[in-house]
Amino acid sequence: MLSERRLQVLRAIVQDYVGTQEPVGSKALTERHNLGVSPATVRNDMAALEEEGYIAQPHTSAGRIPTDKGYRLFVDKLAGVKPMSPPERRAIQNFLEGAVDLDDVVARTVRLLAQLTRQVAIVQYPSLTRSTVRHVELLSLAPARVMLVLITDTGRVEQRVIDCPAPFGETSLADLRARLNSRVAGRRFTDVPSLVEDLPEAFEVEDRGTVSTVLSTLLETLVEENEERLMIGGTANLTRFAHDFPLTIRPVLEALEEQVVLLKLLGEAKDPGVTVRIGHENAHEGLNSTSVVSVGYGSGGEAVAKLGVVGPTRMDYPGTMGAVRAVARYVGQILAES
Amino acid sequence: MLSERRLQVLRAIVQDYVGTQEPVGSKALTERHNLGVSPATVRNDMAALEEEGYIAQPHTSAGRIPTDKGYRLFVDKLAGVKPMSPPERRAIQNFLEGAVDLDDVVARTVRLLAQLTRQVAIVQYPSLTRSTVRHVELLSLAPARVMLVLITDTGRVEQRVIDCPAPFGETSLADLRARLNSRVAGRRFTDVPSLVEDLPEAFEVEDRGTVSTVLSTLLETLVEENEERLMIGGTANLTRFAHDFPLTIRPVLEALEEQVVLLKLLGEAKDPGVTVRIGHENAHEGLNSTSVVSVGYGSGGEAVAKLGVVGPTRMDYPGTMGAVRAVARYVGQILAES
DNA sequence: TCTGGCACTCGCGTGCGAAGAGTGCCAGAG
DNA sequence: CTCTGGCACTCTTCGCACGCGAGTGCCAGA
Repeated sequence: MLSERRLQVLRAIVQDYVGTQEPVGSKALTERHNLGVSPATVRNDMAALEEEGYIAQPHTSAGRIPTDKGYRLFVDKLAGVKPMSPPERRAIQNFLEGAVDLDDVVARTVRLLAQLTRQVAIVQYPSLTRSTVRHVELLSLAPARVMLVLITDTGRVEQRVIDCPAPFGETSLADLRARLNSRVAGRRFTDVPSLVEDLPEAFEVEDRGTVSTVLSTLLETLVEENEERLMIGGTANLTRFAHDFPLTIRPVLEALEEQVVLLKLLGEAKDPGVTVRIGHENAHEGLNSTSVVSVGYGSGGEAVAKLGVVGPTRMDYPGTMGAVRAVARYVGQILAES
Repeated sequence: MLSERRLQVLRAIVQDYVGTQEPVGSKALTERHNLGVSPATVRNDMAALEEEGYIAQPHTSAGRIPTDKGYRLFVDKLAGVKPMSPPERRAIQNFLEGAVDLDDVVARTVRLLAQLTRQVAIVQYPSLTRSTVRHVELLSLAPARVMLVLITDTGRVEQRVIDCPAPFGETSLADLRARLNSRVAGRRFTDVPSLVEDLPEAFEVEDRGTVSTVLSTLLETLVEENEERLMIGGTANLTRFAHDFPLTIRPVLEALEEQVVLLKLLGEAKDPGVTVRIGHENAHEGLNSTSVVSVGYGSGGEAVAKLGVVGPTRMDYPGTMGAVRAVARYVGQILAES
């Protein structure tokens, strides 16, 4: 077990390193923090911390930098979440309030998060499966061609063009639309399959094929993994860590282009509060030198999707966590209003 | 006026520089291209080309690199558009064909373009103002709250939530929906304002306020500059030019985050064919060392939006132009089908 | 257990010299 | 007038040695 002072030393190392981006030595530590002990003592503590794997030196004769394990301890035990200041809160609210539709909300949120944290922001669209149906619209494009439009309570809109096996009249279409809506409107998407399974039976034989096709398209839309969407922004912030660069930024940009990777990344965070995954805790290789701070957000009590930021492991964890949490809270409010 | 051979020298310089990314000298030139003259002659030609501002040397004792003006001449006079090979064409078609909706088409197009050109791809969503209305849907969310959903022939869907000045009944809503659609369905968006201006008069006095609100929201949606959307991808490709990096990539990433900048960028290209803007020809400062290759695409004869790529001025122009043109063509086809 | 002192290790910046690439110019040939 | 070969010159790049400074580890003493 580490003594109280050693934990303080670790905390000081993390704070200094995050601030300066440079390995921190024993002397500098005692000068910048009032630890009340001499550099020599700190050196001993550092040796112990290194022994335990919390810090490391890039090369002999340099200062120490925290390891992933060190950051983990810092986040779990040594630091809290830094709340946003009132002016910041107001700024967040103002920034999000002008949004005209869901795309706009998401886009603004991404920009906001990227600006606040000065890192790469990721915002997932509200998940269909965790939303409820507001309306299902069917439009006839051609005699045997129908467009299905799905609208959720969170403002998300999905559409599909369907080729029908047989021509489908306007009246049948109106009938299907009405029946569909009366069954599913206001219900949770996860309940939709069981709510519509017997629907074809209500139709004439010649229309049943088409009705089934429409319904199966509707259900396909809800298949997890297909239905998830997200938006990212603030990639320019990656260039702020320009030293080691090309080698470090490349895989990150590549990972960010893979929606699947990102969705998995966000999906892994099960914690109801702010989740932090540090360095190698991220499954994806390209993100081994980054940390991901994420949290769920939702219009009501329940999370309908996640948002977060990706940054270097040497980030300001308390501040980032605070910003992420605050933004999630306000986005939830905005969604609830619309 | 430049002699034929000097133009060939310029072409050779551009080709070699694009290939190797390194300043090209007179000796290497005569070896790699059969110019039929000696290095000394080429040196004289180079001096002339430099005099005219087509090439430059980074420092006294290095080879020459093309200037923006040199690339411009190359693109205009010395190189054509390199057509895609049949296998490439098939690959493009296959890649785009699986798309389920417009977002998917755009997303796939971005990925495709980024992969083909190994550069940053930008795809604009079909412009509303240049599309026709497929359907307008109105949904009642609350007694005095309506959702407006707009669907275009290109598959684009926009939605807005409207707070009405007065409660609006289901029947009035249905009435408005029917009248709206009968007037605007199939018509061009630019004609919508004049088609609906007298619509409030058909309603009871108490509903007129709401109808006007709905209509003005509809018209707002069409305001150019608000209605444009785009998607970008392939930013990881920026890291391929890793030498000069941090300084060069930073402003580009920043510019790419500014939708406004990008829209202006694409908007400036008036040419009906493939447009190339080289280096300083781009108004935005951050893009001064990049070139933008763009082209309009559309479901019919007319362009509904643009797509293109952003890359270093030292890019393979013929190949990039070929890829951009080919992709635009196929995207147009796909849109026409759906 | 903490502290001050001291020797040691390394990374980093600097200066210098050799190597190499490429140019510009010039005189001569076609 | 144009092209060519030769030659001197310039400038960048690279390798290497050197010294400085930061930081460590260890030890003896309080």
